[in-house]
Formats: sequence, C-alpha cells, structure tokens
Amino acid sequence: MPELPEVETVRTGLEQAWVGRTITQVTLRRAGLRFPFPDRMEQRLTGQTIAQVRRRAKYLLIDTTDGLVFLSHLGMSGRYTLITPLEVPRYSEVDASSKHSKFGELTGFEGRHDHMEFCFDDGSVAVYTDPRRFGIADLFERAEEPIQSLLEHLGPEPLENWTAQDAAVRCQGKRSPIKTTLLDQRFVVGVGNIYACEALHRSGISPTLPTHKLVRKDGKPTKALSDLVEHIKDVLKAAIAVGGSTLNDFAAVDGTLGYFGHHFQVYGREDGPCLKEGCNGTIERIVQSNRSTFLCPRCQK
DNA sequence: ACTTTGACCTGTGCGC
DNA sequence: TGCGCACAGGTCAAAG
Repeated sequence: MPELPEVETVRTGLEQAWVGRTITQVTLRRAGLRFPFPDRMEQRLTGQTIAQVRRRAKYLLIDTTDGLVFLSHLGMSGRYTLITPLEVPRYSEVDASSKHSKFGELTGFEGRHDHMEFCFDDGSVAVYTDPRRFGIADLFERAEEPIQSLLEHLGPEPLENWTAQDAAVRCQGKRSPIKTTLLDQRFVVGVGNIYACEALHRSGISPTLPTHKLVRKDGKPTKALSDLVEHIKDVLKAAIAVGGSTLNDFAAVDGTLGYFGHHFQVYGREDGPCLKEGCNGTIERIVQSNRSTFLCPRCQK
C-alpha cells in the first residue's frame, strides 16, 4: 500500500494515461469497496473527459472537464493496471473469476479482485484491483470538495511548505508516542508505517518518545523535531524520485516496479545490523498501536 | 478532548 | 498436506 510516494507515482502514471481522454464505459464488479460505490457512478462518469489528476494526502482526485471529481484511495492493496489498446483483445478474454490467466502472467492481472474497469476513447482500459478492499471510490462535484468528510480533517502536505513550527503546534500536549503521531493524518499527511519508521531512524528519535517532548516550553520546535520534519521531507522525496517503493502487492501504475525498498534502513530489517555510520546496533521490531515499528535502540533515543 | 482498541477484508508464510 | 496463527503499506468508529 501505498504511502505518499507510491500514490504520487500512481498519480503521475494516471495523469500521463488519462488527461484528455474521455471515459466511454465504466464497469463495477461489486457493490463497493470499503464503502458502497456512490449511486449511478458508472453513468455519471461515462462521457466525462479527464482534466487533471491531483493528489491530496493518499487520495487521488481525478477532475473531469464538467467539474466532477472521482476520488480514489488505494487502501492497503489497491492498484491500477493500464491496458493499452493492443492488449485489450486479450484482456477481454480474461475470465474474471479465474485466479490466474496467461494475460495475468504478463500484466500482474489476476481476475477476481478486479472491482472497477474504465474504458477510454483511445481503446485503452484501466482496471482497479484490490484484494483487501480497503480502498475507496467516491464521486462528487468539485465545488463540494471542501466539505468532503474524507478530506476536510487532513493535515498539511509534507512537501508543500510544511514547517517545524507547524509541527510543533500540532505536537503540543500530545502524550502518545511520536510514531503514532506520524501516522495521524491530522498531524501531517502521506506518512505511513514504512516512512514513519525510516524518518525516525534517520532523525535518531525513538518511536516511543512522547510527542510533546519534541516541543520546547516556549512552543518552538526542538532541534530533534526540526530534524524530523526535514528527514520526513527527504525520505518522501527520495522515494518519489525512484518511483515509490515496491512491496508485496504494489506495482506502479504502468507496471514498472519501483525499488525504494532497497533503500530501507530499518523497515523489515529485524535482527539486522543498523546501517547508520558508526552505529553497531541491531534493528528491533516492536508493536505500537497494533502495528510493527522497526528501530535501532542504540542510535534512536 | 485525548488515546487506545477493534473492525473492515484477503492473501501469504510460518510452525506444528 | 492441512490447520491455525501472525502479519501485511490505511483509516474510521467506538470505547476507554
């Protein structure tokens, strides 16, 4: 699943493929994902031309030239597969109930978890696949976007003028561990379990540190918090630069695999050596809020 | 108001 | 081979 860098990578891919295209047909294979699909979503999208593809937090927002917004969240396991006109004849032969197919071997496409299909005027098809169905699809008018409940409580975008001072204000008085705070989308958006672990390690901050300890008595950010804010930006940018990380069930939208996973310093490295220069610690896995946290207890205080 | 927990789903990999 | 359990990138509602 996609954290901010992976969603941004998908956004870029969808932008390339979709902007200027007109939707000719939408097929829904079930009633919804995490939530029911909105009423008549297929009919409302058919005939719409894509104007732009935006990202807010981990949400993809696809604008049409008629002022509609198609919202798509990938949840833990959602992905889009883009099928070119040349491939469509083979795609149409895929048995959606079968677990595997020859086409699937070529495209990573497997059939029974393909919940939405979008056909475009150039003959291409986009398929949304999501085994766990934690994803979201919604549709609303652009004018209503500010009052969308999924979006309105979201915090700042980390890569758009986010400051340590802003972070300090949001950390005030919080007793929960900093790792938990990083995953809170009201604090900052886009950071998920992997990049929270990575940014804390880069910053030398223990994931269990009570959040408020990163704020000085005068309300200013500590040096550690300023470092953390910068490391969050750096690690997200680095991951975007290599096209997002690749985990078990994530593939970039064009089928190209990202490879930021090769750059992980702590995530998934339990019992491995700490890779920080001069630190001879061993990576540990602990559980916080029912999720794995990876850290080096030697260099993270 | 804040913090923690459970729930939503399916797939995979491991130990027995 | 089969079974049960732990675990997986997210988020929200409910409970404490």
